[in-house]
Amino acid sequence: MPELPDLTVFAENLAKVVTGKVVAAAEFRGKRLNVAPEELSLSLVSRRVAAVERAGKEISFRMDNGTALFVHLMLKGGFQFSDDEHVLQLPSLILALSFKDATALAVTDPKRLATVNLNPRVDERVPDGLAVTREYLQTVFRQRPRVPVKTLMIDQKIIKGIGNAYSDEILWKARISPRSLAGKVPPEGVDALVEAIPVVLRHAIDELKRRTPDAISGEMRDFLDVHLSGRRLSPTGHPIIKEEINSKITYYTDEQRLYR
Amino acid sequence: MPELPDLTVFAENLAKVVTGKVVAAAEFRGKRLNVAPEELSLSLVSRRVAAVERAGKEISFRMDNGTALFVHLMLKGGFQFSDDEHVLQLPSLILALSFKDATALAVTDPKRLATVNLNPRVDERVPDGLAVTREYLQTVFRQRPRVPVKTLMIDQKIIKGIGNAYSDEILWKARISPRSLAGKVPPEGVDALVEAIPVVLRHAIDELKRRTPDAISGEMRDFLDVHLSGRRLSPTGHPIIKEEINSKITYYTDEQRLYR
DNA sequence: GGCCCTAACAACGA
DNA sequence: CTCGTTGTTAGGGC
Repeated sequence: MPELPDLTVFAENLAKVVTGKVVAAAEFRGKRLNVAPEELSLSLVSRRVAAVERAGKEISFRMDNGTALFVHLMLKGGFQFSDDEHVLQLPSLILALSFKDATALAVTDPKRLATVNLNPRVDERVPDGLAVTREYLQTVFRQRPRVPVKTLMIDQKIIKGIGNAYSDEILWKARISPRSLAGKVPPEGVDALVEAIPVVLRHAIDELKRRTPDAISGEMRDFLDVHLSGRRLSPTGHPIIKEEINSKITYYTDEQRLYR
Repeated sequence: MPELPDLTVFAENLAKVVTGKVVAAAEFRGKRLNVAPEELSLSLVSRRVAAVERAGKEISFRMDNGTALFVHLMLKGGFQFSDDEHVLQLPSLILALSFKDATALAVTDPKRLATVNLNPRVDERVPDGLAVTREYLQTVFRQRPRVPVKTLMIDQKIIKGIGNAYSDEILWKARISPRSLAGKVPPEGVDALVEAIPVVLRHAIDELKRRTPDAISGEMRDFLDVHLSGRRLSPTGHPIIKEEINSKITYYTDEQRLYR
């Protein structure tokens, strides 16, 4: 499923295409919507798209009247461009936004788990993956000392945007074992993590922009260092261990220090 | 610890002795009181005891001004009659109520966990063990389908007054396994339970009145069918199984149908 | 074995 | 291999 880097690229590419367009119709065909379908139409139709941005693992479409439409793609969802004649025929359609210029944007999801939220409340205290500070991480680790670091990294109520794959990459880059307990990670470990987070994420964003410059769906993970089912050795030649941690498939190596 | 039948007898016996008496002093020596000790005195002194009743697993003393004093004996607490000269010397004293006629009533608890509440808010929607209807039980079972029946039976937010011992007795009488999941119990099982509840509880009350006619503390459990550490066989000759369910020691037999 | 609160964890449904 | 909900378990305190 898409994480922060993928979604950052999606948001930029969506912004290029739909910013400035005026919504002609909004059709919801999914299961998870936080308002009545009529309210969705009422709030969006005739509104101009002011901005498209990533918000954690969601994409937000900000309209010129302040309304914000949040889309969470969950595991398998994606965006597709279309036109107002064909968009409603798309398989696995979750949401269809038609524009006044006869183009359309669809959210599709074969698992039908993608969610749409109109003006959801957002907890501003939760930092984005690209905005995590040392002080914040120290505080979190002090408050939940017995939780594995990996669990905290992918908790969307702690940090927005980091998921299973990129948490493994970050932990490998910081040379910290995913099973380390937050309370046992020393200051230098926290430093390593805080440094690794933006390095890993920005590198991934750069790679994705280079390899899939127009992507608004799908995943590209070839360039990851350890979280890859095919790979046997880390870039530095250590065997990659594959284990379940909190029912998440986790890849790591013995290069990563275990603090317990 | 005392449950509905024990406490019913305690309440009746307390009522016989203290109803009509006027409080001369109230001294709290416990740990758990929901108001300031001064407020307790202020509310009770010079008030006449209008009624003593069981309320779930608590005993309530209703005063002539509407004030209600609730006492929860927890695991080991009990009442003791005394007089105003000696009541404050009682070991493990939690609460001493002296009356104008120089008699006194004490709450004692060697574990010091007994609690006293002045005018607590009572949720009237939660039925007493002696007032459970089929409709209510069906609703509860539908709302919490994945919870073991025993867990619901002893949940004081679901039914007031039934604890670990009598839930085992009721489930044996209804021939339903304590591990049955609420959502899987068919209508005839619910019927059996609703019938068993008052039968078991009233029978226990009768036995207690016969065996310990003046009791205001302590427990007498000889007459139970299965929840007895000494007993090996149920009254119908089946071996009694002793297991922990949700960290409660539970006694049952293979006569009891498991719905899962 | 009582109740309350919290945290951590597993299972399930959507 | 998501998220939210529900239930279970363990711990500390009273």
